[in-house]
Amino acid sequence: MSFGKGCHLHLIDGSAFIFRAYHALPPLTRKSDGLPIGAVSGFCNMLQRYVEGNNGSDAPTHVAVIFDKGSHTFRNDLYPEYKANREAMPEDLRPQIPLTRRATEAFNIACKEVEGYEADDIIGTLSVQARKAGGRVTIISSDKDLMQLVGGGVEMLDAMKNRLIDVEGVEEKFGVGPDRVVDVQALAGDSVDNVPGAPGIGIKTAALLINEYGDLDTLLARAEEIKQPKRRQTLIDHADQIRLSRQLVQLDCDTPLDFGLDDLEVRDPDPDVLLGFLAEMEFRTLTKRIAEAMDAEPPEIDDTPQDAPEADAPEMPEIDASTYEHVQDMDALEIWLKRIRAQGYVAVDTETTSLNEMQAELVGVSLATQPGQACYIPLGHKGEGEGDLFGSAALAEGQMPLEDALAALKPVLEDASILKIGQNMKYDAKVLARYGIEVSPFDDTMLISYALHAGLHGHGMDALSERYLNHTPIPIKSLLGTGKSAVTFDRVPVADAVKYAAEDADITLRLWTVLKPQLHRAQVTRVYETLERPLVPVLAHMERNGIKVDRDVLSRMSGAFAQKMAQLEEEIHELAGRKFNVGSPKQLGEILFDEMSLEGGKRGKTGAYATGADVLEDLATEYELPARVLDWRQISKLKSTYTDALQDHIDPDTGRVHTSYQQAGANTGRLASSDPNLQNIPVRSEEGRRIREAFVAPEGRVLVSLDYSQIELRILAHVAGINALKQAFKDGQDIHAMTASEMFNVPIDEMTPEIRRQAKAINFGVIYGISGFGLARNLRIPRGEAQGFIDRYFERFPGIRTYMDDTVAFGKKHGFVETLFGRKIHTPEIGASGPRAGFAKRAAINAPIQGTAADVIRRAMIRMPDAIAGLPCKMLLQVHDELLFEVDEGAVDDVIKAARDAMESAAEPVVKLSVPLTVDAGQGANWAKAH
DNA sequence: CCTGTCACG
DNA sequence: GACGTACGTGACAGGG
Repeated sequence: MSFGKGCHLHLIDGSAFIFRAYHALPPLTRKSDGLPIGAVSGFCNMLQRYVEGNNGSDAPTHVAVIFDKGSHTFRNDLYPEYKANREAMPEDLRPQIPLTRRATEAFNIACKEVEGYEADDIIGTLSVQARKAGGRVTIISSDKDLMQLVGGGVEMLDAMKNRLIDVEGVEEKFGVGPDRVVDVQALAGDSVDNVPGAPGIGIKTAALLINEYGDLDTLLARAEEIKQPKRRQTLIDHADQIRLSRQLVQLDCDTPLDFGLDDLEVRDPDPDVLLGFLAEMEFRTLTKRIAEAMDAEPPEIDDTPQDAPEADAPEMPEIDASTYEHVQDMDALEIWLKRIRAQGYVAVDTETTSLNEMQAELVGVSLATQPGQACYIPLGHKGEGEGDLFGSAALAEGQMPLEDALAALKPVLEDASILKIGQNMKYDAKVLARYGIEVSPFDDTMLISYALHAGLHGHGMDALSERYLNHTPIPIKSLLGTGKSAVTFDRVPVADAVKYAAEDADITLRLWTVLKPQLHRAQVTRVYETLERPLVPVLAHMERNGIKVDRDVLSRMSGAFAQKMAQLEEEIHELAGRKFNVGSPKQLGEILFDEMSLEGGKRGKTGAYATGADVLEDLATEYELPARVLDWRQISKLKSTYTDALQDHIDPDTGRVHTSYQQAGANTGRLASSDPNLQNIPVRSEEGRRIREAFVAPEGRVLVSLDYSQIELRILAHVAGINALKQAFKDGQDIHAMTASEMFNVPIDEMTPEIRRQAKAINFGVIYGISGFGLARNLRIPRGEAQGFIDRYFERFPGIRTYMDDTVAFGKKHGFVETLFGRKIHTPEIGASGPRAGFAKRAAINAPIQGTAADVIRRAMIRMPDAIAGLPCKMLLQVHDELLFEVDEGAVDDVIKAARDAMESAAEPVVKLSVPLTVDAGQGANWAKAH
């Protein structure tokens, strides 16, 4: 049937369908291979419901689903920022887009797209054509941009609200008729699409003005007549911007189409094709329903999980350092940038003078676009020779000016449509940030590996290259040397640097091609996307912030400790009857167990006596010397590790200490802190806690500490489903006292500190995968007694035992355990024999609890920049369950409120915990007071 | 470089 | 019955 009078065309906005389907459904995956198919499932359901609804007298004669194609349209040429604030498409949605095209075709509905045009333009063009031919059109979309098409037989159906929008509906929404919608939009702008419009003017004002002056051109021509001075000035000042906005929102109803309306005639689907597709997607319910509706036999669905191949080992050329290019001028660099723009992704690596990002100077940048296709751009290599008096030497030959190279690289590194791939991108991003470049968006092969394989192996580049590429990278030591004679990278000859640096980028790119596709199959895309990648810029900021440390406080403490140690040493030597090195466990062991013949000397595997704190504590009840050694050790530790070492970590430029967080360091999802480690600053002993007085806020500011109260026990109560514990947390009870009361039948108000202490130890023991031996040692009670406690505990809270057994069984079956947020922690040794299995089992029991807590605080940290936006405060440190902020004095209450809220709600909406999370807050001039 | 020890959650 | 055992980290000193 040729399209004409009496015909009715339905135009479905495909992208709107896809996004609605994606957001409405949980992240479903195909059972056999883990392919994400949630959006496809929703899309098919929506199409099916649509088809089912088309049985009335008003059924369409023609129909098409219209999609966007290509991210670059004529609107981007007009205005590069058009839709520039759009968030990147979620990673697990991307592979589903082609499947929605196939779904449309399976339903035998025309599926149309045109390169370089938005779906809206095609919809506009077809609507105009259909109108001219005398037919009617229904646009199925809720996109307000399409409202300009309504009228003259064209109407919109908002499928979400099931509401028909005609001319009156448009007037209700925009205050003007469809023909003036673009004028109103041009004035009001659109924050979603980043259409600027006129600042300060919204839809209401815009409609008022258009209705008064007739249309936009008249309004702009007569802008001088507007009475309100501010509004008048806005329109005069922004006339060009408003005209540009109109071009952006105006649909192009002359899109070149290679098909006609007649091609869109409604066709019945072929049952074999449609059911075949649905079965391939493994949609059981939908396949059955549609088969019934079509009166056909539903096909068999085979969704037995396929063993995924070990790696997608794509064919790659051998790694060959002689093929790497040395880029030394702008012409050569431009060729690379063009290649990157055409491709849409690039692996990047930076070479610098230091591993410390705060001080590192950029020496060069390497790029890789394809396996084997990589280059190095040297920028700061020094020439031969020692240089002048100040140690600086002239730059080596074959380098382009640093500023020129960075100016050329910046647009690419910041381009929202080009993915930058790095290994440990936090490092490169921090270095580049110091040169004014904000790298975005990015992927990080280290974090991809971590999300995939935490617990299986390390995630450094060398380890990954060995494992996945069967290649040993050029060791950096071969260029820099070791020890005292080591040089910095700027002293490496350019020719050697090209091979090393370009290889790093090449390897990174190869790792990405191997590892990235595995995220979906392992079903950890959400972990990577929501817990790993967005944390990188947050940590980078915290590290750059640093915390102020008062050198004088530390220095005074060091002096006092030195005196005390000398005094103790003298006493110890006196007690021993001779001088020896108190700091040598070997010498101490000989003194104690050979010369003084004390009881309890046990030799370790090296043949030396054990002299750990537990051993010395036992001896200290009877003897003076071990007690003094314990005192000495405590002071010695505080001095060497903290009061001395911290001073060396004060950055000369900022006067602050900048730790470095390892995001892929701890198997459970916790962070690790190093250089210096600020996650183990003393707090348990009174003397140690005073070290925290050296961590201070500058004048006019205070430190604010917020920490989760008992987060791991709360998570245990949730995952093991222990109602008594849950209730106690809901009621805000003292959880250890309550445990003690339950276990030992002591009323809460008769609780003694000793009984409570024992219950507390058991509570913690459970989190660690309790054993009679471990608890006995911790509580210093006989093993049998400890075992009795544990038995009673399990009797009282049987859910704990079930949780432990189930978790170990899960680990044995799958080789990993999971947090509530889907993070996987691998447990390869759980099936081993001997003591190793014991270790692995306890680690498996602990990992989901510790890991879930780690995920929760990660989520809080990721949301924190938004939560505290606009408040005069900085997030400085994370200590597993604590976040430390530096805040302007006047804003403390606001910050505590905002940050506490973000932390307490951090699990939501993904996980709804059956226990509340609560956060304690403190503040003060230093960390000791704030904690 | 490895081991023992000890600081933190 | 013996084996060994609480979970997760990082830094420092001694000693080969």
